[in-house]
Amino acid sequence: MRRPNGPELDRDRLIAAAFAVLEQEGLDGLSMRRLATQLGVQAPALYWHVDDKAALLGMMARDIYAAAYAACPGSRDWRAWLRQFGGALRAQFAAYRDGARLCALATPAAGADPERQATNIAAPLVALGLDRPAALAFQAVVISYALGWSMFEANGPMHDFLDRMMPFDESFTIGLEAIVGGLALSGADPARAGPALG
Amino acid sequence: MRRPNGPELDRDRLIAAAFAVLEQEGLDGLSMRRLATQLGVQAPALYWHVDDKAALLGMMARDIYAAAYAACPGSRDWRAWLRQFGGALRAQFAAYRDGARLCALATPAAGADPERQATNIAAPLVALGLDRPAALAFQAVVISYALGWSMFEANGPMHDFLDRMMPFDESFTIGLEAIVGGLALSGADPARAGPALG
DNA sequence: ACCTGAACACCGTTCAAGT
DNA sequence: ACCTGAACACCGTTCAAGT
Repeated sequence: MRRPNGPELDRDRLIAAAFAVLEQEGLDGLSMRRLATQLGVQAPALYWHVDDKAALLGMMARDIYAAAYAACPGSRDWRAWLRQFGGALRAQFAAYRDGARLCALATPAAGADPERQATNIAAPLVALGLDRPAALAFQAVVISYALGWSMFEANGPMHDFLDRMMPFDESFTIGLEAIVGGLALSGADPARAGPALG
Repeated sequence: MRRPNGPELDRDRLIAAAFAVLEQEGLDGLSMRRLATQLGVQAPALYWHVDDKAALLGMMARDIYAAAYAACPGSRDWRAWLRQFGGALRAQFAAYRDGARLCALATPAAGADPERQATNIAAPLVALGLDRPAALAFQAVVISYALGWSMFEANGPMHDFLDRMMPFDESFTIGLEAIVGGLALSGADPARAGPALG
């Protein structure tokens, strides 16, 4: 009905609608049937554009990660970049309802090449002087931390409970600073392999 | 049939059976109906012993956390304890299928008192010289990291993908060491609030 | 090429009814 | 007190059939 010719749906319209349903209903309420209703279509129609629900969630997760990377332009040094990245991840996870849980569930894209991905991911840190293994390991650590922390932040009853025990939200920055500071001291930092510091 | 008098079910039998189903079917396969079948009972019978599925998952998660704490006897100092605890958490999350995801979903117990819980949780670190706020914040950081990292470890396709990018499993220890080392340097360590460093 | 209708094998939870 | 039977309102996914 929208246009005389051309399809009603496409991948991008699907993903956009899925984010809308996610916001309104949460991840547990994001069903293929509800998504179809939101798009004015029957549920089986979705399977023409997407392999299955897992693939859809995977594409949504990639958008969230991509936004975090996009929020991290050039930094003075790798420590600053890592701090910025950790904060951007937390912000992105919080920007979408159940964003962290969505990203934790997500599966890598079907045709994704690990070699190529590793190069892309390492790039910003390699440009700031880290070697590739350190760049990848450090990022895995920061992502794990931000994801785990954001899971608790997004778990309503748990967050309330933790917040009555301590200033939970402030603990994120304490942890992030500690991680970045600790990584700088670790043997994995190539700057410490040289003659500079003991 | 089991006994002429007395109930067929109780809370503990329920939880034990739930862990068995979790192992066989994974978290997505752990349904109230399957759990009932495993116990030789109809699904509605479970609701006599447990409020709902979320409460059941909460009790399972508490068992997992409790095992991690039990695996951390006295240590020389708070850094050693935190390292041990981080390792024990990872081990416990990995000891149960989807253990991390289960704990991330879990909600605090209905009647849980935050004040009392905070004291219990802080105790081992306070005994080693940390003040209470630091003890709670440091533990929140380590738990967040271990949980996030374990989510990736347990996500089959994601773990395979990451492992082709880097030695993913080794990154856990790198991160844990960095966190503990970084926390020791942070302003939150009361040992550094004295005359030592600026 | 793109979508619908009908169906299959599931869910969590409620509630009257049985014992 | 403790459990069953039947039901309600859902799921993801497949597949023949329509256009």
